[in-house]
Amino acid sequence: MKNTVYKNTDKILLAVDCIIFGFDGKDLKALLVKRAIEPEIGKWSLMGGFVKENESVDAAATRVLSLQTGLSEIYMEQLYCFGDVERDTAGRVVSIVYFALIKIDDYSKDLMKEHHAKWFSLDMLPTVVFDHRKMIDLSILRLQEKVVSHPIGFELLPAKFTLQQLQALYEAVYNTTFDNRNFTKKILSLGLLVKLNEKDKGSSKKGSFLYEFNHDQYRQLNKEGLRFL
Amino acid sequence: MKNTVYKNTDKILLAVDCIIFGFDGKDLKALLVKRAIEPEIGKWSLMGGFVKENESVDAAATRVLSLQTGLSEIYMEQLYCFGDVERDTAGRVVSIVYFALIKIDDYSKDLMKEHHAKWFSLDMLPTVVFDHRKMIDLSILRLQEKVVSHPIGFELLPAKFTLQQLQALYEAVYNTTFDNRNFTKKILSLGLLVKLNEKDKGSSKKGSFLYEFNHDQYRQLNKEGLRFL
DNA sequence: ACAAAAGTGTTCACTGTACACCCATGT
DNA sequence: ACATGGGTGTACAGTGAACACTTTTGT
Repeated sequence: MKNTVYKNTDKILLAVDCIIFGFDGKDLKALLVKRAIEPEIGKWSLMGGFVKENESVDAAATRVLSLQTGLSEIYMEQLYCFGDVERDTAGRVVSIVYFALIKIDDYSKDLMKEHHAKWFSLDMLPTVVFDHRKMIDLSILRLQEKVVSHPIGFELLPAKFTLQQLQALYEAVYNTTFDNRNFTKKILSLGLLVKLNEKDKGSSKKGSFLYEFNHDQYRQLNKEGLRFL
Repeated sequence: MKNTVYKNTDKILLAVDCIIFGFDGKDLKALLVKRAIEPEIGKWSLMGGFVKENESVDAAATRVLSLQTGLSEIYMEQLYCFGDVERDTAGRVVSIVYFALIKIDDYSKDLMKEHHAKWFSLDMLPTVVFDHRKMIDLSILRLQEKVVSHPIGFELLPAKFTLQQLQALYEAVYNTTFDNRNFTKKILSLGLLVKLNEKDKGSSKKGSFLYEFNHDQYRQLNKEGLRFL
């Protein structure tokens, strides 16, 4: 263990909490778990864990996410540090909140049972422990800002998707509706989508064309930002 | 001291570092101090301090800021948590970075000497300790994003200011130039400015009118966001 | 009278938005 | 044949961007 020269300073418990968003084709959802430790055991909660002495905060978030979801390579971003003295009723714990986006089908039913996890629509969230509600509210705001300026919405969709699915996602994020002609025009003009020679026949007799991303353009727009809306 | 039920978990030193921006009428500047403790004592650094067990992280940032500047009621915002294991060469310290905006004339020369502080133009920053350079770079980005969507630029100007000063500030933030007719038109259309019956004769024979904010409109736009640029 | 900065309008291109009908297919 | 969702084009208004001359006043 590395020694420190800083004396007479307080050490504090540091946690990470992760909010995971998914999209089921209709609603935006957040993945919550039943808290496994006291206090407030059994109540709905974001998934979290403590940061270890020899572990970066980012690594702690990655660890918690992969432990709970079984997934690596998750899109993840630091959201905010919640540092009120009384935020955790059982002790002084400062929490760094991360938000993550996953394709909802990637999350296995087995893990769901194992961790007592459940997807909740954002407008039907249960009561959650501590200040987790504030964390969720902030992350929804951040998701909206982010979607305007970066094509991260795609992190939530399967590799092949229809324009209808994409539009439904944007409508769910903004909780509004868009004119489908304008939406199509706008999104295609970004040069981000590649039209495939395949149709998804799941939702209509005619079937609708599937698209995938132009990954180069995706990275480009993610780096330099875009303006949708 | 509140007891904790969390056992076998590592406690970590938590610091806050503050980056303070100011504007001298021409350049955007950051306030740096000579680090007062080992290691790296005497090197340029953001001003910082440790979070105490019974103090919220926000309160720690406020404490550091008022201690160093003598000012209360500073515009301040949490920026990011830097949590790499090796970021501080002398021990494991996780740092929460805040950025603050002050009117450069509010910062007294006396405190400047007392803390060995100095304003640096953003394009002439000295080498700073640890990962403080990353903190500064990130905060500049955040400042730019913020200025587009909120009228925070005004935090940096004196109570009465000319359109020329305001434009110079925006030009400094974006490191570009604007057409003065378009700038004036846009900024006046926001209903944010109140034209005074006073002129500032400091910079020309003709003198230019002073403005102040419409504080109600200011609060309104700060809450709901705006789009400049 | 002249130098130096302040102040002010118009035109044009583009982008966002509103709006409705035909197409393809399975039953 | 018909019902269902998929796919497409045009017209208008509002906004952003380019552009130059007149005004004021101290010296």
